Amino acid sequence: MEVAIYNTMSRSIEPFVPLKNGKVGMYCCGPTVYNYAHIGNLRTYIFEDLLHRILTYRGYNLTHVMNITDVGHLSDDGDEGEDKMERRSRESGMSVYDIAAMYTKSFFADTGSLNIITPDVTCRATDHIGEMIALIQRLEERGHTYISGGNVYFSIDTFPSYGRLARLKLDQLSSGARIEVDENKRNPKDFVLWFTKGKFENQSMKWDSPWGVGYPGWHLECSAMSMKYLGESFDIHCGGIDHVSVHHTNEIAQSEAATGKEWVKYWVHGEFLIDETGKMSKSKGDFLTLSLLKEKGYSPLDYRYFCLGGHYRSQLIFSWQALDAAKGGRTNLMKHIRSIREEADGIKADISSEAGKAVLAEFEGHIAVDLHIPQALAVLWTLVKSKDISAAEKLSLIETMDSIFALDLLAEEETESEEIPGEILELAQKRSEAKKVRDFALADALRDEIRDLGFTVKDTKDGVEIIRNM
RNA sequence: GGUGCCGUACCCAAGUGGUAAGGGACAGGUCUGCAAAACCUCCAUGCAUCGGUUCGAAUCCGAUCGGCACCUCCA
Repeated sequence: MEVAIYNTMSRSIEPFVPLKNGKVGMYCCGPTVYNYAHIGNLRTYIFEDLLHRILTYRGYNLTHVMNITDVGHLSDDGDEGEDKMERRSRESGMSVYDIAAMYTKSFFADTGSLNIITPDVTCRATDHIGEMIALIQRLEERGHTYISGGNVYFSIDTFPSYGRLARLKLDQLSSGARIEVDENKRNPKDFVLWFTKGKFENQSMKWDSPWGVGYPGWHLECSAMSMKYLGESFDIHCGGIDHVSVHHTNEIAQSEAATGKEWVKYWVHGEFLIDETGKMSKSKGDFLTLSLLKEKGYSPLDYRYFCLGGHYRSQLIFSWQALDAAKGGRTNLMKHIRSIREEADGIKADISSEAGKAVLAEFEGHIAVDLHIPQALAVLWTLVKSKDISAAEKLSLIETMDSIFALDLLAEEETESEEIPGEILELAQKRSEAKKVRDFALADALRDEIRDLGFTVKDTKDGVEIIRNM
């Protein structure tokens, strides 16, 4: 089963054929490290991780590159906003470098706890200013730039296929759009490659350049760094769906104008996580972080499981009820697998039965075609419940599937055995004694008392279990 | 103003021409002093609405209603 993937450029599912036999270069737009990632951001990295794992599963030699944006990402209003990093610095009193270090660290803490594989190369924009300047010079030599009002602009009129990815109809864009006309631009869709002028003072990050001291435009870093690490043409470029019409459109323009050849073969975009009010946005103020989910008693893997239940090209509706369902589902799944492991005594067997091979083939078919993870997850459930496959063989299949799902399906018990106060243990002990002499009225009264103290006592087949109420 | 996506049970969600995956919740049963757990069963003649095409439609076409997103920063 060959891999197939939906390509935003063609708006269709295409067979995946790498540029170089057996090798794949993949670039994914990374975080702007001016704040914590919200769980909507993280959904995109989960989808990219699934793609990473599928390509590796199929035997490709993958080079996965992701940028860290720590300069040049403006906050609003086209090219007139303030740099997000600088604004955060001004608000917090920390240096931009400290801000970047802090949120970069928290980003990788989040992705790590979600079992997202760290890309082979992670690169910071501020470490590649030289490459960006070189790219602007190439564009300049080929006549794609102009200087106006102190800034260097890319002229989209010099790049005839501008907007092909987003299927923009350029002649219809300007009317009625919410774009304030920038007097410096020849075309309203032109964008800045290098700033030497801004509306604000005190920009702390700035570099010397042939056009004066300044800083790069945001789109530039992805072109410069992807080409540095993956070459002037590579296979896959990922990102959130919101990047199609501006960021990726501009990346294509500046990259292909500079090299004169096709830059990226497959464009793959992930849809948004939304809630009942619409998309999650940091600019709304409050936003959901993975830390908040943990505080509320969810495992990061509950969230991963939740994301696995929806297709990456569909909006996914978040609610606490939906997350509860995912948590319950994952908990039950782990229970099933635990009993399978006990039945098999932890020993795996080769996948040799007809039923086992059929399950594997079904699973591989689903993951290979445009990341049909929800169906693959359903196959896992039927496997877990199957009566036709031995427990030992199930373990092998589960291990194989988990190389994609990455839900720690075969991990030992999550050791969150928390300290139960002695007082509670005493009451539970009294209850057990009362039960022994069949004084159920007293036993129930004690159970109520324990409940009122915030704990639940259950009689399981392995004895009494006490858990703290959530 | 322009453009795209979507509307499937109480909730999340898969399914793009062959008769509605999966999970959670709910309900019933077995078991247990009860509760819990476990296991079993049940759970949309129906896919926003109305028309059309077809032997056959959640899937294709048209209209209507509703939601989301993009054309500004955005995963």
